[in-house]
Amino acid sequence: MTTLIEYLHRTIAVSDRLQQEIDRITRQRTVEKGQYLLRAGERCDVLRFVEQGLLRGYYIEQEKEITNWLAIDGEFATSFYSFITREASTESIEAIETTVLSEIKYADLQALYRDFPETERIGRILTENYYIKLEGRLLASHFKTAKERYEQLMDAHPILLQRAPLGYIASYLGISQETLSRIRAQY
Amino acid sequence: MTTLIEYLHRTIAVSDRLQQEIDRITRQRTVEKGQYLLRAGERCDVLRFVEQGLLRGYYIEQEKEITNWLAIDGEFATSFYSFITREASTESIEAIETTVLSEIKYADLQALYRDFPETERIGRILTENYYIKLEGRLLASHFKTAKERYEQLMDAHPILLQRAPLGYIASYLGISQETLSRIRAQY
DNA sequence: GATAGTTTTTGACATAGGTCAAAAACGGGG
DNA sequence: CCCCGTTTTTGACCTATGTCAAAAACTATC
Repeated sequence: MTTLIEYLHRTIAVSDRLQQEIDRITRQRTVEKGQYLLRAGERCDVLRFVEQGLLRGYYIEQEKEITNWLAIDGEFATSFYSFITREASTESIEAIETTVLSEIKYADLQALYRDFPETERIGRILTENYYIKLEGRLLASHFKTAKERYEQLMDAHPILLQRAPLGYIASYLGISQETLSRIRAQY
Repeated sequence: MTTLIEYLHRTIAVSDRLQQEIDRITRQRTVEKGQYLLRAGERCDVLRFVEQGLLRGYYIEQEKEITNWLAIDGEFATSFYSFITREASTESIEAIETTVLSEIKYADLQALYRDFPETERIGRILTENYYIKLEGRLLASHFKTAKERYEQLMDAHPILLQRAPLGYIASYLGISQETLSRIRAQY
């Protein structure tokens, strides 16, 4: 279990006043396994942070579900595209496990950026970190074999492999479920 | 030709004082075709903005050059990973054309963030935009065919196709040069 | 602990796109 | 306008991974 506020303290200096404001605009809640936090077509109006549990973001392409990301304890879980651009999301977000999360509304976050400019820094650093991760995924996708990508994930997030169904992981890695199953059989 | 300062004005409100400070820390320079701006192993200590020209970032994997990005007029061209993490870059940056660019040193940028908190916003928005672009590339890489990816690039950056050598574009799209050549032959 | 639903595995087969090698086309300096 | 180096194209062949389908292994519910 990692709370949002712990995460923030690790990223920037949080003054008492800021702390209070964050507490005020943050809402904690629990969603049951199988519940949806966002449906494709809706606009994503909250920044979500997974304190404990597991969510997945996916969208439908050619009648197939494509898992775009998996967010586990201590990670943000928002349809970034929709949240940033303010357009309708093509992604849906579903709870794979019963999940405890903290949420901040878009408008509240913008006001926070305005009233506490130091929080722009959080937004920036956070996005920078996510950018770097994504870059790694892209390079892997282009130039690593399915097996190498699986091994990379095994190193980085071994827990994920135990908690998320195989099909979602395969889709996340950009390989078919059958291929992933065969890779796994080699061990 | 798009100058950095034009770009910034489009992104945030730039006060006179800020404008002056940016002018002070920004250095414009020209690099000839074939020159290097960064070599793998060095740390990337400047934020670069291409005002006019074309740069590419690439790295070597299994004796092969992999083009990671191409930056044309009006785009930033920095080894983000190295610039953000302060580690040595695995990327090299080379000028494909004679290029005019503006540079800001890392330390100057950090001071700018500190003294003009509103510039954190630029950093954040800029990274957000780059994040979204990258996300699109990743999805395309996983679930689109080579041809579809090429067509996507043709729509988004037709100019690039005329200015960058085929091999770099192929590598950027994550396909072999031969395959790209064959795709192109179909038109 | 039998039933039904879901998830994973296995098998057979198809194909997009990779690799290697050679030929052709292009481009710029003399 | 010719030559040399580079870039692109073409051809032949190979392989990783996808697809479809069925069997097997789980999981949860009554």
